Amino acid sequence: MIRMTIDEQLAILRRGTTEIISEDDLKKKLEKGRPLRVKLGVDPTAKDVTLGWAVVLRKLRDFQRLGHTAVLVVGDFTAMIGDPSGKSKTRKQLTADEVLANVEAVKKQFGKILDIDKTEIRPNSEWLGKMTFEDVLRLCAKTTVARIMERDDFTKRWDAHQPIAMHELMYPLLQGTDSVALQADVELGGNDQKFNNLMGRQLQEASGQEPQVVVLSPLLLGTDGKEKMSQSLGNYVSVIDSPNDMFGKTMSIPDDLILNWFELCTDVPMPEVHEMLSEGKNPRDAKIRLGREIVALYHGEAAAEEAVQYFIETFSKRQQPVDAPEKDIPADLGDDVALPALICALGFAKSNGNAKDLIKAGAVSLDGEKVSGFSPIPRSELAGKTLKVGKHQFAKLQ
RNA sequence: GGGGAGUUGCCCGAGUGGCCAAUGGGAACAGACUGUAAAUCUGUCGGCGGACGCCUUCGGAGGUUCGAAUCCUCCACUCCCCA
Repeated sequence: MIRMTIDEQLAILRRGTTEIISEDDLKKKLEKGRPLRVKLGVDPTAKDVTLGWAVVLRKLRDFQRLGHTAVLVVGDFTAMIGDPSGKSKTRKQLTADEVLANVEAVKKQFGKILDIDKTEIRPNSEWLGKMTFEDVLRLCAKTTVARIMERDDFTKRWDAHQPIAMHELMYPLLQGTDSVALQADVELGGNDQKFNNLMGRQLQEASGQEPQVVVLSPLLLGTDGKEKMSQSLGNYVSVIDSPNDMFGKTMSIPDDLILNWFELCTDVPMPEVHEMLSEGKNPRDAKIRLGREIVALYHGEAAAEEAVQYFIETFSKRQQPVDAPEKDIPADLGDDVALPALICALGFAKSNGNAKDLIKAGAVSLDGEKVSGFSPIPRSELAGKTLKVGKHQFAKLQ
C-alpha cells in the first residue's frame, strides 16, 4: 500500500464521482487504517467490458491501488432477475449457462484494469441461493411498497402503463443483501445504482452492521453522445476492440463529450484537460489525444501511436486503408460476380435490395472508384481490389 | 372475481372493408459539407427482381367476404377501474 495521507487518498477517489454518501463516513473508514472491503456488483449480462463499465472498474482499481480489498460480486443469481435500473421494460432472464459463459469472457477483460489475483470474486448465488422462502419474506418485510415504488424507473413504467413484474421489485433487496453478506465498507456503482446501493445501507443497519459508503460514478455516455453507453444500443467502445476501432470510435464522439471522457476514461490530470479544451484550441486535437490515451491504456503506447497514424492516413486524408481486412469472394457467386450479392455476402448490407440502394447512393467504391451500375464483374477483375461500402467498411477482395 | 381499454413495421404513433407495404415523427443507413464532431440539405429505410411487377407483413389461430390491419369467434399477453 502506497503511503498516502487520507486527503491524498480522497482526492484520487473523488475523481469522476458524482456523489459519495457520505464523504465524512468515507473519511472515517479510511482513518481506521485497515484495508476496506470495496464491493462492486457486476451483472454478467454482457460479454464485453465497455468503457462505460470500465469507469466503475477503474474506480475499484483506484481503491485497490491504495491497498484496499476489491470485491467483485458476480450477480449470477440476480441475473435471473435483471436489474430494472434505467430500463423501460422487463429484462430477459438469463439462464445459468449464459451467465457462466459471460462471466468467463468478461473475467479476462477485467484483468486489463484490475489486479485480478488480488481481487475477491464471489458469485451471489453463494448466499442468495440458500435463502428459504421464509428468509425472503422476512427480507421483504424490511421495506415497503411505497419506498420501492419511489424509484424513478418503476414510477415511470407505472405511469406509462408498462408492465412491472413482481420479481423486479425484489432486485434492490437482493443487491442490498449482497452488501450484508460481504460486510462491505464501500459499494461502488453508476449513478443509476443509487437506489440499490442505499438499500444496502438500510439492510446493513438492520443487521447491526455499519452502513457502507456509497460511491457513485456518472454514467458514461456512448459514442452517440445521447444514451448511456451500452452494448445493446451499439454505441459502445469495448476494452477488447482493436486499437484502430477503439481510436476511430473515440473520434466519432460529439465534442461536448470530450471533457467527460477524459475524466472518466483516462488518468490525464484534469488541469491539463481543461488547458486542451480552452478557448482557441482545436477540439479535434484534444480528441486525438483522448483516443491515444484510451488506446494506450488497453493496448500500449506503440499501438496507440499506430492507431493515430492509421486514422490520419485512412480517414483524414481519405485514402484507402493499407491493411483492409482480406475477404474471399464466396465461390457460389460464380465467375461473373454480382456486386450487390457480394456486398450482402460480406455482411456490409442486410439484403440485396439494401446493397443496391447503397450503390445507387454512391456509397460503394472499388479501389477508390465509385461503382455506378449493377452489371456483373468478372471474378479475376475483382481480385486484389479494395471494396469500400459506406464510410467504415472495407475489404480487400481475394 | 367483475367491468373497461389495448397489442401496427427498430421505437412512438395514424389508420376501422378496397386508393395500405400501410400517413406522420424519431432512430438508423447513405450522399454532399466537415474534424469519421455538431448543424444543415438530399436520398434510402419488409424481401425478391436494375424499372412496370411479384411475395411475406399489422399479437396468435380460425372464420365472414370477390376483397380484411380494418368485421366475427376463440386463444395469448398488457394496462386501467372496482372487489
